[in-house]
Amino acid sequence: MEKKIPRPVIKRLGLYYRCLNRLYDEGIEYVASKDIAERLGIKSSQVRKDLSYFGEFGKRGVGYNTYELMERLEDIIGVNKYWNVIVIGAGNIGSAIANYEGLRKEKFNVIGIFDADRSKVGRKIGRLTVKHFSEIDDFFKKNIVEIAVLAVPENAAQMVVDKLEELGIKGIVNFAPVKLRTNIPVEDVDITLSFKSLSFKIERNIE
Amino acid sequence: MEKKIPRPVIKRLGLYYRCLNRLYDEGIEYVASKDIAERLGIKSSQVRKDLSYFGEFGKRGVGYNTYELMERLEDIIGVNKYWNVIVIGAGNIGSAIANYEGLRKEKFNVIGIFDADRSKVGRKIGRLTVKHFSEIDDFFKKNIVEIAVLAVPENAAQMVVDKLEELGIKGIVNFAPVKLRTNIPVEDVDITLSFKSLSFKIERNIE
DNA sequence: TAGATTGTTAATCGATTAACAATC
DNA sequence: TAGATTGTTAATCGATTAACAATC
Repeated sequence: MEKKIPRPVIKRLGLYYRCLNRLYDEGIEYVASKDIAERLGIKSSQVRKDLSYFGEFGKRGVGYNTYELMERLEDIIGVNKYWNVIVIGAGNIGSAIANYEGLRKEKFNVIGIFDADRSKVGRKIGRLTVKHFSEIDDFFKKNIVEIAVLAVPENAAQMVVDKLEELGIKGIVNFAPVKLRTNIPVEDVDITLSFKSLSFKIERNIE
Repeated sequence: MEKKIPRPVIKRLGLYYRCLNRLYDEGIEYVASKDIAERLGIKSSQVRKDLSYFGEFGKRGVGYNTYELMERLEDIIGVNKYWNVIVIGAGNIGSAIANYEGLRKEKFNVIGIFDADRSKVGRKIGRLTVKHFSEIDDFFKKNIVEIAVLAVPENAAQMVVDKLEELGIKGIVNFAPVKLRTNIPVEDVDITLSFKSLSFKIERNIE
């Protein structure tokens, strides 16, 4: 195993990738760490340090070849492949995610959406039809599913995770406000927490 | 100005608050930092340290009074008040946020939703009707608006922010994948970034 | 070559954790 | 009192940044 990548670096890789995409679209052939940093509001030495965890991609005196670095980042992050995603929970958040073009653009394909509420089953969400959660075993037999989005009520979350783990899911994006007990990678997204952080900042006059 | 509160502490305050709510619902009168920490998957000394930035809320040998600490956290975070929120952008994400009960429960009231696309104007989103963005000046005259949710396309984001700042907004929750140039507090939420972090973890077998 | 920018080291800064005296 | 748990200090750990030799 190579040396450990710090968490914040992982978070920034996606930012770099997006930035490189932009630069490429703008027709910029070579870019310096200073320019990337400026666009992202960070330090150039941080950009260079972060990239150095994965190799030497730049030319001294010149900078980074936009296209090349973009491709390297694709390999590193794993966005050079398509990911099959299912959404569990066809409420507000689940539906929005299933419909979200931004995800598709980044090669995360939502191929199924499930709910435990029979009254939601059969409903159309974009090109998808809501299936009952009990159909999930069957779905896994017929499809390759790598990532699951958890958009179910808090009290159902752990049970769903146990099931997904058993079915061999590779990772979970969790919108339920609970700490999940599982061994597979989880990314927690908590929207109300963002609002609370914001209200805290407003009250304290931060930034 | 009192001593600076580290960012990670701010993030955790919301977690503590939610945890205290649960404990209170469960009828637990006193709770030790150890118990809170366990539920959140962190260290008890971190809980105590974090709280110590704001005062001394516990009794040695006993722990924290659940209800009392909950109330203190309410004051600190600022969730003891109601916040008026508007949503800019009535696409997938904007609509989901406007409809989201989780926010209302936490006293963030969405009181308006706007879009620049005339074909969306008039559409019903929950109890709200989509207004055209040009009506926003008028809206600010008639309502107290504290927080704006930015759910517009990337290229429109900065222009909207400039307008909101001019109108005196106090904070922004930003779903657009851009670094906003502004002096008011911003919380960035980037859903595709969470997916990218996850795919990175999956590829690298992390966690 | 002269100028620019990398990759990396070392210094700094900041956050977490262990440990423990204070005290309920 | 004996046991438990706080609040806080000091040690550790980890991340950011400045600085600079290497080199395009």
